[in-house]
Amino acid sequence: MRVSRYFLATLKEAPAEAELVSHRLMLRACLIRRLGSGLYTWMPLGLRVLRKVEAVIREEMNAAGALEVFMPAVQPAELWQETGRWDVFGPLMLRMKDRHERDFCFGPTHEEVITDIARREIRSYRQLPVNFYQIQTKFRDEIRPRFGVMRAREFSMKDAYSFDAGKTGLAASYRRMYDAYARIFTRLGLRFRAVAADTGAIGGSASHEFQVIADSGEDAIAFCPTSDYAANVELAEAMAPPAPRAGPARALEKVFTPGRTRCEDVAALLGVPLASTVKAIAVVHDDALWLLLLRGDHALNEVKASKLPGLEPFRFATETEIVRRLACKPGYIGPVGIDPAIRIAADHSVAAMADFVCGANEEGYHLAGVNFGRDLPEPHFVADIRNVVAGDPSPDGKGVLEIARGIEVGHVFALGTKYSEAMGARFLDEQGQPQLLEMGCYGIGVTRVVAAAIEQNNDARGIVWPAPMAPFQVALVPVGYHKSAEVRAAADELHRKLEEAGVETLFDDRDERPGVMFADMELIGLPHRVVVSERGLKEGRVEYQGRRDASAEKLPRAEALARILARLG
RNA sequence: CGGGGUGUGGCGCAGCCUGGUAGCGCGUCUGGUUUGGGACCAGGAUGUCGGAGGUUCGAAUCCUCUCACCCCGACCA
Repeated sequence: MRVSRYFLATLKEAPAEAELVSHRLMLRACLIRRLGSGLYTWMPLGLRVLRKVEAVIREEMNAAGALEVFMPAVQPAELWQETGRWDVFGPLMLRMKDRHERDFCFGPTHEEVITDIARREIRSYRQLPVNFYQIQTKFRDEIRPRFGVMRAREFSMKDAYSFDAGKTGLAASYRRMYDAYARIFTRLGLRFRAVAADTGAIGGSASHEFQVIADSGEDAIAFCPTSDYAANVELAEAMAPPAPRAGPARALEKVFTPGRTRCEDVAALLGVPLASTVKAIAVVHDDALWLLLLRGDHALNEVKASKLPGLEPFRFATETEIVRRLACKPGYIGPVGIDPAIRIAADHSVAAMADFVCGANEEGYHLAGVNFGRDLPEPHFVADIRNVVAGDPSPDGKGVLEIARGIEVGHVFALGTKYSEAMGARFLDEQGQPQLLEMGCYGIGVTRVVAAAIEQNNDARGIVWPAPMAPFQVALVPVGYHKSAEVRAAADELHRKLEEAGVETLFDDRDERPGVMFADMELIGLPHRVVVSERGLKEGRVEYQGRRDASAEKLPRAEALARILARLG
């Protein structure tokens, strides 16, 4: 492909809207252009990358025995009402009406549609197992779209749905997809980790996320370097302290802590470790106020807290509610001497503390030397309600946890019969008896994979594509193409040979200075660059340089093609 | 939705406080000089200053409303 006939509209400066490296580079390299919040056009160069990712996904899905289908993006409300998700999805779902005033949505996912297919088409166990997948545009009206295509509202997703005759079959289908995902992300050249995950709104029993490791990732993942334990921090279990609580050693004391509303400030003022302070988080369920107690150096895990008996769903109390129930402003609230009707749930780590510091329920004061059983009753609930932190023991008992950031590019769920039951999707087993289909669902954020790959593979000059994703494999850059007949002839010939050999080549035939061409080819991240110049031709050579290489290598002109092909592998 | 911020040629920005009829860099077009790391010179084109209303002799600038976008928190591939 000649650049003169392509569309390269690279930018020296990234639009101010973009903050994340991948977003900036995608805009600068003209991979995408924004239409509206969370809506992006894939430009020619970007689309080539997207198609590369899709191709790898298709190959591996097909190899795993999945069958490609293509479902409508627009779906009737009736299906969603059957599973109850018409209400569950809330404003995340883009709804619309047709000319007959019938309700539809732009599909945020396709469990309902595929389950409808399954209940109509699957009659017998002889048709099982079966796995249908598609690569489709989804729309989710995200609360806050951001980071370009990383969290867009409209995005491309590969979604697959497996149907099995029983739990054993489901486990096998799940495993097959898990393995296929590992192969897909490995082939794409990504550094990733599969982690145990919460099942969230999709529902089901088992679930793993595939996280691309990147500091800019929105997810925190906990993993144990000395074992294979890995889980989303949302799910990772914080082990209860092994040692029993010590007895009280200090007297209860009220201390003056003006303006110190954060545990860090209180600990600093009193000269005590942050881990000896306790914070109380006021939450509300059905108008009932709860206090959740956490160590000062720990953070609340809302997923875990919502599993406390009788607390789901909960929301954070407003300042007004806090003042009304505790007669004190936030920042100084605590569990001592409060209305016994207020439920108290303590994290395991708090329940094991003695002589701790907490709010006094009086503005400007905290209490020190606080002890359960003496100064306040034992908490109503003791549970794991905090996020694990680096250094916590691994739940598998084989080491200590570390925390890393990740970008979720894939998610596999063992759904079980949640949808087949809601929608009556049954098959006849060997005895001719109707049984519910066992389902699994498996997603890959195709557009997000592109952004994640850039996030992980870039340098000061631009994108550094893993070869399987690169829009072109070779950048052919002639120096002096428009004034040297020799350069022109040699470059044209090499271009022709590369294309004949099936190598995707971007041939920079523009009348630009070399610096401009080098900069553009590096920005768009092509893995291999070949330079043809008068200088080189005099020595009978052309130059080769890999995108990650520090310097160029001279290849004898006669061997150039073969040597380049060897580089491509 | 709550909190913070920004809207001025394609991109990045200045001008706004203290009203006087729009400017800089990059890009782009034309001509010339250059040609191994985002060249130089000369000339040109591109703006209803996000929109609506108001104040004023006069509004990018002041006031009101509104829209869009970005960043920080709850959602998820």
